[in-house]
Amino acid sequence: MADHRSVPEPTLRRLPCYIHVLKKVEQLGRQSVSTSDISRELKLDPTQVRKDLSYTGIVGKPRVGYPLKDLIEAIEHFLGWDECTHACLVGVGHLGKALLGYNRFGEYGVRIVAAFDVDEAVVGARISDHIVYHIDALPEIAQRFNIEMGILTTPASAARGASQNMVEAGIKAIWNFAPTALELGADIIVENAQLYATLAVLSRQMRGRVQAQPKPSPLRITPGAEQMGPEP
Amino acid sequence: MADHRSVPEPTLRRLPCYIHVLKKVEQLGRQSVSTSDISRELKLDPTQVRKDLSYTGIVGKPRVGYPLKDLIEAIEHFLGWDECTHACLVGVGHLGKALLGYNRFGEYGVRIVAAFDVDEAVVGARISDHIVYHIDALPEIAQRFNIEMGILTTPASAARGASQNMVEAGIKAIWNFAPTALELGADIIVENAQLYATLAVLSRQMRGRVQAQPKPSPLRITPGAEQMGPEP
DNA sequence: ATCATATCGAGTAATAAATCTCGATTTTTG
DNA sequence: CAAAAATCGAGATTTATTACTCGATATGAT
Repeated sequence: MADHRSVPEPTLRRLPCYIHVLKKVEQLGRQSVSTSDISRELKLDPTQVRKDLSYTGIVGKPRVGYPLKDLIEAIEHFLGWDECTHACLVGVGHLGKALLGYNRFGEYGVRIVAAFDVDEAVVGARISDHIVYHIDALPEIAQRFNIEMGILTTPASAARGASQNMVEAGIKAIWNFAPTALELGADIIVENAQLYATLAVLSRQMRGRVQAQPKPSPLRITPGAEQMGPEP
Repeated sequence: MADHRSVPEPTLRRLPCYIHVLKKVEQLGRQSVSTSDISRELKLDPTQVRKDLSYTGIVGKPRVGYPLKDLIEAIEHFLGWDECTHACLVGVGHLGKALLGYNRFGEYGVRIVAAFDVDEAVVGARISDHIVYHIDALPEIAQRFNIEMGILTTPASAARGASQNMVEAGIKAIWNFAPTALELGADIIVENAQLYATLAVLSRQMRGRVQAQPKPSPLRITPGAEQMGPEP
C-alpha cells in the first residue's frame, strides 16, 4: 500500500474523480463497485484505477470489486478529507465570494472560518455567513481559530503580499487561485488552482485537435471530472 | 515544430504560466527574456521551458533569449488566444456568477456572449452585463451568436442534461466545471476544470508530504505588480 | 460440485515526460 | 581582437507513468 512519499501526482489528481463517481454509485443503492465500473465511467484503464486505489490501502475481492462504503472512506482518509482543516480566504472578489458561497467544502475536509480583504467596501460585511475581516486582523484570527490553510483569491497584483501575510500569520499551506508565482519559504506548501491550464488544453484542441484519434487510441486521459458544482 | 498532434499535455498546462510570467516581465520594460529567467520564476528546468517554447515555433538567440513581445504573441497564437471564441455559460450559481463577473477572458481568447439557467429567479436578470436566458433559448441564441464553446457551471446533478443541451445547440467544446464526467460523442471536446485535483494534492502534502518531487506549480514572481487575476 | 466468467493484484513492457550533455552562437569584457 | 560567459537547441539518458499480461480467486450458473 501506500508509502507517503511515493504517490504519483497524477494518481492524486484522479482520486477526487473516483470519489465523485463512487458517491453517485452509492446513491444508486449499490454495495460494491469494480474498477471496470469506474473505468467505464471515467474512460480510464481499469488497471490504472486499480493501481491508484491500491495506494489507499483498500483491498478488493475478485469477481466482486470493492466494498463501496469502505472504498469511499479509504480514499477520503488517504486524502485527509475525513478530517477538518480550518481555512481562511483572502480576497473577497468575484471568485472569493463564489467560494464562500460554496458550502460543501466540508466534504473535502476544508472549513472556511474567516475571510479577509483590504477593501473597506467588503470589510465588515457578511458574505454567505462568513464575516469579512480586514487583512490586518489575520494574525490574531488565524491563531484564535487555528487556521492551517489559506485560500488565495486576490488579484494577481496583491497575491504576493497576501501570501506573505498568510505566512506571517503561521499558515503553512496555500491554495492559490491567483495566476501568479508565490515566493515563499520551502516549508510552505503551495498548490496552484491553475484555472487556465485546462483552458489552454481546450483551446488547443479546438484548433487542430491535439491528439488525433487515428491510432489504437492510448485511452486519452483527461484526468477526469472533479471539482465543485457551483451550488444549487 | 508545433505539429498539432505531438504537443504534450503537460506542456500545454505550463504555457499559461509562461504567459503570466512574461506579462509581468513585460511591465518591467524589458525587451527579451531567457529561459533561465522563466525557469527561475517558476522553478522549472530551463531546458524544459526551452522545449515547451519550441512548440510554439519561436526561436531564441544564444546569450540573449527570446524577444519578449514575439514570445508572448507566439504562445497566445499557439493556444488560439489571439482569436475570439464566442462562449456561453450554463448554470448561473455562485461560480457561474463569478465567472461572468470576471471580465478578462478576452485575454484568453474567450468572450462570454450569453448565460443560461433554468431558475426563474435568475432568468431575465443581468449579471455583470450578461443577460441570463432560459436554457430553452440556447439553440436559437447559440446559432445567432455563433457560439462555439460552452462553460458548464451547473450543479453536478444538472451537468449531463445541460451538456446535452449544448451539444444539441451545436456547441463543439465544453469547459466543464461540474464534478461529473460527461457522456458525449467523440466529436465533442470536453475539458474538465479540475478544481479538486489541486486540493487533493494540497491535502495530501499537508499530511505526510508527497515525494520530494519538483512540482511544476509553485509560482512566484519577482517585482512589479499588475493585472490579470481573479478580480477583486 | 464443477465450470465459466469477471475481477483482483502483482509483475512486466511500453510510452511519455523530465533531465542531462554538449556543441554552436552571440554578447560582453579585457 | 581574443577570451569568457550566457544561452540556445538538438539529441541522449533517465525517470515517471501508463498499458499490458497473467495467475489466482470469488461468484453464479449448470
